[in-house]
Amino acid sequence: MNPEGAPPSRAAARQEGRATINDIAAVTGVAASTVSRALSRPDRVNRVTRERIQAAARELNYVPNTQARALSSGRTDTVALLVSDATNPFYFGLIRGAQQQLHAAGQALLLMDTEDSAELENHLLGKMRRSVDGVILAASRLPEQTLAVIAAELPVVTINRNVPGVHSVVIDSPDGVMQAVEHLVSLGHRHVAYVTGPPSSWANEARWRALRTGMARHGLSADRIGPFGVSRHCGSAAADALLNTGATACVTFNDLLAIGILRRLAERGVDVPGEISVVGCDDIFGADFCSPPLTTLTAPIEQAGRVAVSMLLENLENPAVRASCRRIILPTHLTVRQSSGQAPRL
Amino acid sequence: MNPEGAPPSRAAARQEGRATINDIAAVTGVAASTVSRALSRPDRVNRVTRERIQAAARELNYVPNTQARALSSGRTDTVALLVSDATNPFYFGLIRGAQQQLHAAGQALLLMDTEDSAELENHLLGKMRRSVDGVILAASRLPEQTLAVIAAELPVVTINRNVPGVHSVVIDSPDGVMQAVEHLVSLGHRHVAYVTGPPSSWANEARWRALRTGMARHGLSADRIGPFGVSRHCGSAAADALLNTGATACVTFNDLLAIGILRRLAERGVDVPGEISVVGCDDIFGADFCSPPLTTLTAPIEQAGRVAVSMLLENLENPAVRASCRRIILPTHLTVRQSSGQAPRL
DNA sequence: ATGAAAGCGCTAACAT
DNA sequence: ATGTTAGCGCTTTCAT
Repeated sequence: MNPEGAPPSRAAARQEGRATINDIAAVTGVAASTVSRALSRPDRVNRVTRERIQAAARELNYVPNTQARALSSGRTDTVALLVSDATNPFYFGLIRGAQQQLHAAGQALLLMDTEDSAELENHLLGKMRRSVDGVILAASRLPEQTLAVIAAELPVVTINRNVPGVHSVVIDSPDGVMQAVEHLVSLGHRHVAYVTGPPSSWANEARWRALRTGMARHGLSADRIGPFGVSRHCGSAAADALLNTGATACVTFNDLLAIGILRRLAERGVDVPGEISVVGCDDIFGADFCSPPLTTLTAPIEQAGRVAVSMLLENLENPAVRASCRRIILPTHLTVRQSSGQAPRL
Repeated sequence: MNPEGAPPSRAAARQEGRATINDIAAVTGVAASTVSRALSRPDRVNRVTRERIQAAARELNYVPNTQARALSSGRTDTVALLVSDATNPFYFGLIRGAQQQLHAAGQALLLMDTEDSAELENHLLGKMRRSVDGVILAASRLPEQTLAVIAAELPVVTINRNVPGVHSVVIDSPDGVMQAVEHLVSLGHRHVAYVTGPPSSWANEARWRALRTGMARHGLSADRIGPFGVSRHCGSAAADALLNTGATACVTFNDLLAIGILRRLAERGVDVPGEISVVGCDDIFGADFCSPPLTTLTAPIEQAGRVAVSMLLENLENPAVRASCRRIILPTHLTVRQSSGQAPRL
């Protein structure tokens, strides 16, 4: 194997099966640069050379080293997705949608959890700005200005958040909230409360404004309770506060909260929807089989993930696109199940 | 800024704010290697030099380039987690646990979805074997031999699967199934069916064997129906098949199936647990609020994620550990809710 | 169409 | 304790 008695090459010494373009070059008798071309831009190389190279690559079980490629080309073929809490079922569909689209484009997904902290979010963003081609920010807690700075040096797409100059895909839940208002008003509800989520959430504010506006159109005002955390057990406090307002219906920041409220209400013997109607937001996993099944705003969340990825990839390929600032708005619709009904008679 | 009229350095030309160790070296008047040391092994450098360097790094807003570091050191500080379906709620806790532990160790998480396909799994593994330090395989569909080959060239920890020579953390659901058997038998059930999941799942077989063995101890035999897919809507077919067996109780491969069965049973007017008892497996999000709330085997899945990461990191740091083959078994327990009850009288 | 050569930013011997 | 010198594996001008 080594007739000259020369020391084995570094590469071979490190690991068997770790062929590099140099190995391929040696085997096929061409220059490494030709191998590189044959593999990444096959059309720039003579057909027979190319085929010889490709055959050798297969033979040697060659796998390109992404680090090396990234180092010299600047592209990493990796996109980061930042979520505020990886265990929130809301993100499941998002992750799936993003992952699918990314995989189809030959890119990898780097998933990061910001734990709902602006500091951690900022820190992570700083650390990885060199190791990814772009970032998708779901539920960013960062101030607009910071976001703008980041977007200036790295392609960014935000989800459910609009920032001047930053591409975004937002789910039109305000419109959905309007639908919910019409639904509730038509059922005779006059007193509706909004169950507030995290104050730092952009969507939270948007939903509240929509509810207030919608109610105002009917000459009615809306109550607001909270803020509450967005986990299920925060629903207990929310339910108690809700009963205190005397509202006959509520719209919640998200389904997690709504499901928690449903449970607490059941514990306290309050009939839903007989005494009070509950409308959630997002239509997460579980919204259709909780008890009673939840009336909620169905968000096309998986689609949002796919669309966000598409936008990002477009940016990467086309600098002109990057200079512009696209916004995509995805529609929601109200899905009526059994947690909403006729307002109780006084 | 550039009094000599010299062309700007390549680095500066590329991007502002993209300082390298060379920039720091220039500013502080030391060699680049010293900068490297000061930053990665502070103790190997004189205190005042180190402090000057660190100050300069902060000043220049320096962020190490992970690609370059990986290329020369061989470490990537990234761990991959492969799941068979990122939208399966079973993985949520796993992802969270892994992410937490990884973050604490300064490592990144690369999440990949194998879409339940052995081919895709193998392909992904091949593609990224250079870009990660190690891999956690949740629900691998790969044959033992392939797994062994992969484990030989890359640190691997499997979850819920035992392969000779490969580190693993498995959740002791067979023991949990035994508990379920005792529970059901003590409620008077004599005819129990197992609702089979994916044949390629190692855990699926283990659970079935446990059920059969457990029943045999009471001189009873067990039925087996399926295999069924693991999504909720596959529960419909499973429920129909179940009714056909005449069993008074079933244990399902996972909660998703169980929840689907519950729904179908309700549609067909079959009372749970009056006419039939249903026991799930995993205790996923939703198992406690479906209707009726599901009796199930509670798996410490988030802990499994953390433990898997710890094992992997140990391997990376300590080659001796890597040569050994550790197995960690995590206990489960039966959580009795309202989907199981007394067997119906004949 | 192909080759030669110069890095990308960092780490790791080896010297001093 | 610090500097020098080679690369890691790949892409990319620039020649030929």
